[in-house]
Order: sequence, then C-alpha cells, then structure tokens
Amino acid sequence: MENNEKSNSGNDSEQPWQSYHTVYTNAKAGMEGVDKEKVQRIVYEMSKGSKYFENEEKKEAYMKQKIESIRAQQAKLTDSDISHYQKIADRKIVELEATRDLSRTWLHVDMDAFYAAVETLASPSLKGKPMAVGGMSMISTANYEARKFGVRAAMPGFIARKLCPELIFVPVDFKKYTYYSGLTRKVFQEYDPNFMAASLDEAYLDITNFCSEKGMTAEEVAEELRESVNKETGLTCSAGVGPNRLLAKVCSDINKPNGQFVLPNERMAVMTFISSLPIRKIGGIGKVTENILKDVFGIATCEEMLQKSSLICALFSRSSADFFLSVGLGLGGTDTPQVTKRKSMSNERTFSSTKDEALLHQKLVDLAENLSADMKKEGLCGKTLTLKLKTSCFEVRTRAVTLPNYICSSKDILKHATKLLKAELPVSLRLMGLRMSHFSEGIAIDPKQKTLSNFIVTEEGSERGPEDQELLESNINGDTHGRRESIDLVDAYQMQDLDHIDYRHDHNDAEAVGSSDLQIDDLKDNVDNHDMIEESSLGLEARVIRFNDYEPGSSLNVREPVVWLNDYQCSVCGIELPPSFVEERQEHFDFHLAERLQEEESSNNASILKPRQRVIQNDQMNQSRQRKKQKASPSQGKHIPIDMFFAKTNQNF
DNA sequence: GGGTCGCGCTTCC
DNA sequence: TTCCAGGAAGCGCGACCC
Repeated sequence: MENNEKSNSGNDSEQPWQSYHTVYTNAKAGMEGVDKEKVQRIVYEMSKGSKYFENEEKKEAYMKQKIESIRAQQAKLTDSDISHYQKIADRKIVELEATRDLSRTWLHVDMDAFYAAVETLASPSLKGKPMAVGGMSMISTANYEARKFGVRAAMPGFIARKLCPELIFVPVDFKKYTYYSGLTRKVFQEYDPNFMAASLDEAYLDITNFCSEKGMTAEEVAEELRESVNKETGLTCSAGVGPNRLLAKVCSDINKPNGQFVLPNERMAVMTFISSLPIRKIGGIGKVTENILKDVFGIATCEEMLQKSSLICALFSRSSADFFLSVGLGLGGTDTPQVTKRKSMSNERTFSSTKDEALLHQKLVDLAENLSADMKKEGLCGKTLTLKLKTSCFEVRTRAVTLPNYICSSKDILKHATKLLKAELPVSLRLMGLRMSHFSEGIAIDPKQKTLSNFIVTEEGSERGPEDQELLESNINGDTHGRRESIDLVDAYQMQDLDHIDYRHDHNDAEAVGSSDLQIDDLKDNVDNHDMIEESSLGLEARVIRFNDYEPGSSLNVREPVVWLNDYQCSVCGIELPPSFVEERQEHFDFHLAERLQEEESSNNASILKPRQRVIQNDQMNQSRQRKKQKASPSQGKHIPIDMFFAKTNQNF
C-alpha cells in the first residue's frame, strides 16, 4: 500500500481532491496505468460532505498537528544536542550492523489477488471481467481487470462501482479461501516445515536448508515453488527472496503478479537495493509515519534514514529509532520465531447508526454471544474485556475493564460489556466490538471436559441446561456477579477468590471424593487450585443455599441493611455506584446478602472460607479508576495529544 | 521508581 | 438503490499501585 500523494500540493480551491489524502491512488500491483487524478477526483466527490469525510479531515488535522509538534521539538535542538545524538546514532548503527546475518535465505510468497482468483477458479465465467470480492460497503480485493479502473482492496463498493460501472461483485466466502490456503500451505511445508503463515495468502519460508540440501539456487527454488503452487491450486503467486523477511516481503511485490525477484545475500546488493527504496514499501511504515518522516525530516527513501540518523535518535522513541535505523541498513528478521500464542480475540459489527439503547444492547448481546462461542471453540478464558465503539461521526473509542477473574461465558461478557457501554450513553453508534485479552495460561475450558461444577450437579442429582452450564463455567472462574437464580451460593463463594489464592500447594486431598476424582483432577490441572478443591469437597451439597430461598424481610436482610449513602456510596463496604447503575446496585446488594449468608453458614458449621476483602478492594479500585478515566476520556472532547505517540521518552539512550 | 493497566493510535491483510 | 470492514497485533503514554 503505497501512499504517493503529495503533501501540500496544488491549489486546493481549484482542485480540492488533490489534497484529499486517500490511499486509493497508491501504486499497487496492477494499477500502473491508472488515471490517478481521475480516481482521486471521483473518490473525493463521492466522499465530500459525508461524516466519514469530516472524520478523515479531523484525522488529517490531527496528523498535521503532530507533524508541527515534532517540528517544534526539532527546532529546539541545539548544535550540541545534534552532535550528541549523532554519536548515539553512530554507535547504534555499528551495533545494528554487527547483527547483520547474511547466512539465511528467506522467501516471501504472496498469492496474486487471492480471493478474486479463487472466485474466478470457482466461476470461470468471471475470467477477464472486472470483479471485486466484497459488497457495496467494502471490498476485500479486486482482480487485475478491476484494478485498471482504480478499484482496489479496502475501497467502499459504491465508489468502486462509480469507478467501474460494469464491476461484478462477488460475496466473500472464507471457507473457499481457507481451503485453497490449505493447499498452498501443503506446498510451502515441503520447502520449509516451519514456514510462517502471515495470512491466508502470504507466507515466509526459510529456504536456506532446502537450497543447500537440493543444491539449488534461491531463484530456482522460487520458480519451482511457484510452479508447485500453481499445479496444486490453479492459482498464481509471486515470490520475493532476500536475506531477511523484511526484504523478502519487499521483493515479492516487485514483479507482481506471477513473478519473482531475488535479492542476493550480499551487503552491497542490499545497500544498493535499499538506497532508492521508498520508505512506504517497508512493512510497518504506513500513511502517518510516512508523512511524518517526509514532512518533518525530508526522508523519502530508506537510505535517508541513515542520513538523518541523529534527528531520528533525538526525536523518536528508542524502539522507533531502532526500527528506522535498521530499515536504513536493510536489516530484518532472520530467525524463525516461536509460534506466538493468540493474545486477543475480538468480534465487531458495523450497523446503521443508532442511538436506540435497546437496539444497542441487543447488538451487544449478539457480540457477547459470538465472542463467547469463539472463545469456547479455542478453550480460552480472558481477563480484560475491551468495548470498541465507533460513533456516527466515525470517532473510535475503546473502553476496557480488567477483571479479577477469567471469564468466557456470554453472560459474563455481556454483563461487563453492558457496564462499559452504559458509561458511554447516550451515544449514537455505527459500530460496536468486543475484544477479550489477557488469556489464562492454564485455565482453558474444554467444552467437553467434566468440571467440578459437573461434579456438584451430579452430586445433586439434577440436570442443567446449556445456559446453566455457562453459569457453571463462570463459577469455575470465580465470577459470581449477575446471577440471581439457580446458582449454588456456597459454590459461587468459594470460587470467587480463585485469582487471589496461592495455587502452589501440592497435595492430593481431592482424590478423597472417590468416583469423581477424575473431574477434580481435571480441574486441578486446569486451575491448579487445591484450596478450592478442599473446600469444595467439604460436603458441599449440605451447604447449598439458593437465592431463591431468600425471602425479603428475613433476618439476613434486617441485620445490616445496604444503604446508599448520599445515594451513591454503599454503607457496608464504601463502594460507589451511581443511582443509574440499577442492575449493578442490585448485584451489589446480592453480594452483601450472600456475604451474610456465608457468615451465618460459617458460624453454623465452622467451615473456613476465604477472606474476600481483596475482591471488594479490586471492585472499588476498578470503579474509581473507571470514573477517573472517564473524566479525561475523548468522549468529552479530550484526546491524548497525537504528538505524544511518537514523543521520545526520558529513558531513551 | 518499577510494574501494570487503560486506551488511543498505527499498521497489516 | 446501495454510501467507508473486521480481526489481530504492537507501541507509547499517563495514571495508578506497591
């Protein structure tokens, strides 16, 4: 995705589209002969005046502000500052140069217009006709015939149709692409068993061993691999070969489609290659970074990164500076990194703008269910839930909460998501998303696995429906809020503090439960929590009390009633909840009620239960944090200044 | 002062 | 006619906790 528009170009009043910074005129493979001016004008005309356009202008202004801020910082640098940073930069360059590894040969393979090509394979009548995969709102990719009109990936369909009225739209079908992706991966595996799949249609292969074992040159291997892929799938691909992944990726784009480019593993060749390479060709340098580097420092090619090394070290954070300098040296990853674990999972949907709270809540329900189902498929439980919102004006907000416990059920997700959303209301939205992160290491829930909860149910001799199963799963993760019925209170209690229990004991009392020791052991493996198991095996069924059993007006209620001081603060624990948080207040009330039930229980049977103060503190902490954060939230017009993003920290160098 | 968290921003496909 | 995606990851900062 190259961004080749010029900043501050032309007379805006005569040709306003020229200053509309769109990516749709970028030089992408297959778009060489495109009338860029025409494309830019049409995109501008169709976007002008829309909310999207207004937001783009805001972002543009934001970027300019950021550029000005960095300029101002640059202006403050004295000669001695610059010579100081030059020394640092020179040292850094020497260090980076010492890491150069020319012993490996990397190949980057990129399928040509993958989705479109797969669709053409499925419907040969599409061959030779301009076609795009996607819909009116957005297209995922376009074939080369469509690209000639300026149609490209990430362009809204209605603009694409304007550019190319005869454009054929084909809906996205990930099943198909996954199948063909699987075929290509079979081929890749023959060349590098540890190849790295970058996406469905891209992969990195370390072909060093293959080359030496087969006595083939990298060029021959690339040719053979492309042929094999074509034979296996009927699709074409392009390949790039270089001494590292960064360069291989750049190379694969040079002779697209159905071509290849090999960069020799020699320092001179690399430096020559890099010398005129536009910075935007580098993965990780997007529109914003490119503009900053160009406008502030006049850096357009990778080589110029080295020429301006002192300024880079002076004005960017350490990791950014390291990255920019290594780009200037043509360095990139040469090792085969460990397979990284998934760090987050999300689900988001765009819809017609609405501020109807019932409708928004329903959307949230759907998202929570989808996310929960996806998480369960992979056996994941997460701690941090992030709500993403896009307002009708295209302003994006995220709000997150980190819970004391791991959750995966849709009910738990929805409960916390609802709290996050409530704090933003009223608001008119066009998109909502939920993301879960901070996954547990060993507390994965296997949907087929028997759990302690199953055990309890078995002991009770009652069956539970799937909905209850969800509740039970959240039990295991210790989250009890939001459940009014059908919950074993003591069970819930004992699970609640799971997170704060020292898990490192090592004994096997749990086996005493006899025929159910399998489930207990399974759980033990999952949560490594013997304290809980011990308690849970102290004759749970004898201590089961349900909320349903609670009658208003009982002694439990009267002894120390929960009162909201100043209509805000809980009289028992001090937690603060605004009056509008009706459900939360009810839950909180239930919480204290349960606490008292437990007290009574403990005094009756002298069983030892876990102290729960920590949970309350966490609750309070989260609440207070939430309030503090919200005060400075962008929803009230306060953003983190964009120039902070690249600002250098004090600890640098 | 170091570690963690929340969140905005950027990038990629 | 239709009117700008969705999923994932990483970085950097301020705020806050210990």
